[in-house]
Amino acid sequence: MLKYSNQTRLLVSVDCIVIGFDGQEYKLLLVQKGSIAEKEKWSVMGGFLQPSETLEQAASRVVLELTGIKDVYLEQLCGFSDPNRDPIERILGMAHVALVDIKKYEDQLSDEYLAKWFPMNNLPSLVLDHREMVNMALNKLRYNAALHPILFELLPEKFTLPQLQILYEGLYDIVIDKRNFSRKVLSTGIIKRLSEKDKSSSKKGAYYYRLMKRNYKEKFNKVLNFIPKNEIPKNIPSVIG
Amino acid sequence: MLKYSNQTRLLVSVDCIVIGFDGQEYKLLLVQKGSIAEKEKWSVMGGFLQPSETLEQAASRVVLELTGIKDVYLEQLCGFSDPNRDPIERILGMAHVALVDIKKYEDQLSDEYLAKWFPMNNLPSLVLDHREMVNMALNKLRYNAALHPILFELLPEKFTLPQLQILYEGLYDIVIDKRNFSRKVLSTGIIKRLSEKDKSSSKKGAYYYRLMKRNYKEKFNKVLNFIPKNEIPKNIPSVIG
DNA sequence: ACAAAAGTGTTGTTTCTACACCCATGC
DNA sequence: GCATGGGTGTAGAAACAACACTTTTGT
Repeated sequence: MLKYSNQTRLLVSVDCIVIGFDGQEYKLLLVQKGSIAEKEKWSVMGGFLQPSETLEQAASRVVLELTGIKDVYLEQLCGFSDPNRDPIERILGMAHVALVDIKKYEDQLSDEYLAKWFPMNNLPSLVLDHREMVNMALNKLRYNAALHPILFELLPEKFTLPQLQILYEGLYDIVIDKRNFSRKVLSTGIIKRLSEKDKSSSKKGAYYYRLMKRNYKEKFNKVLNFIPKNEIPKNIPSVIG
Repeated sequence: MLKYSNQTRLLVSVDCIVIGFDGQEYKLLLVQKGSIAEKEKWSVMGGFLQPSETLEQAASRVVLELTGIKDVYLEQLCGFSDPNRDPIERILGMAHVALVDIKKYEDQLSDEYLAKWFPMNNLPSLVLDHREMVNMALNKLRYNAALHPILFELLPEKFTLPQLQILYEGLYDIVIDKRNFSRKVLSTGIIKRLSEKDKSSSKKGAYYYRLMKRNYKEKFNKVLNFIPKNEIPKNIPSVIG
């Protein structure tokens, strides 16, 4: 087969920043690769792009292999291309962000896989430029979540409004008025109240809601506004998606 | 030097979708590579990622080499990774979007370089998946421009409000009320009126404005709103930046 | 004098924010 | 019966969309 001559080929890795939420705080899924140079450090989940797969397929595969998690929400973040980012050999790092419902997989993970959830604001040292990837992933998540109902990807099928609000408040480290918040969220029609209540965190109990898939998809690309405007300037980071 | 063994290395190309605006319509800068298989087709400007450069450096280099254009606004778009997207050999295509002031370079281009501007809605056949790249670039531009004052990158230093409005109307194929439009734009404080007028398109003449760099940068990451809300749902494409 | 494009103000509607009380229950 | 968290409504402010006439000047 004819080839392009005199050009350098390089390794491409697919690195997945897997983000979860346990009801209280954001968590990050990390693995200990046991690389030679950085034995005690952790890294986001990654693997090399294989000859027959696309980036999307590779990202799904990496998440599946290391965690058993399937059908996860994934988006491409950015290519990390410093020629010296890996000391062994040049690797183009294609970072991806995955959002998962942490509850689904918490037990499974600790049993069968080598990955571990860390609280987002207490991360261990990360290898290479993985810390930078994580920061960028968070910034992009903050950006996207201010405009689109993307955080639902982090919640279980049934969730309560207080849970949803904690999710938003945690991401931006802000306090949101619950009356305004619930009015905004409900007015979009993307969630529906169930008759069942969650009594685990109050005596009165909070109604469970579930996503209305149809409305959710329809509204997904519209620009919503769950975050009070005055909070955004302080917190929306310098990301043009 | 130690290497990662048993892994496939591949070519990485940097493809730049260079977008301009001539005052009337959007244009795309294309080159005729004369590839063997697709002789008569055009392609967006691309080159292979070299061993010592980052993606950003490569993109700048590609634009500079093929057009002489320097200091252009560039952002990473997306990786195109279908293993068979190039018939000769697998290439990971890293697409970038560049926004340029077309006037600055129009003459220079046709004289010294092999690139040519095409009207965006009358493009020739493009090689490989370049048409898909262009579509994605436009969608992303529509998305970003609805939220950030990014289209100023396409204008010369001095521009008029009618010019700016045509820019927005053209991107979304909508009509905007000029009174509301100018009020919104001016209220951001990112542009300043000059005393000089542009008489080229009316007898009365339209005031020139220029960007206030400081305010522009400050507002760049805030979510603005130059596009009437009712127009957005029809036109904002399915892009989560 | 008239055609062609530029510039400008007001009003009603909608959307946002700020804010405080009652409800249901487990203990 | 009381402490805890959950739920709800209203009023003032701000932002938005809709809308029409006057200005300038080249011909």
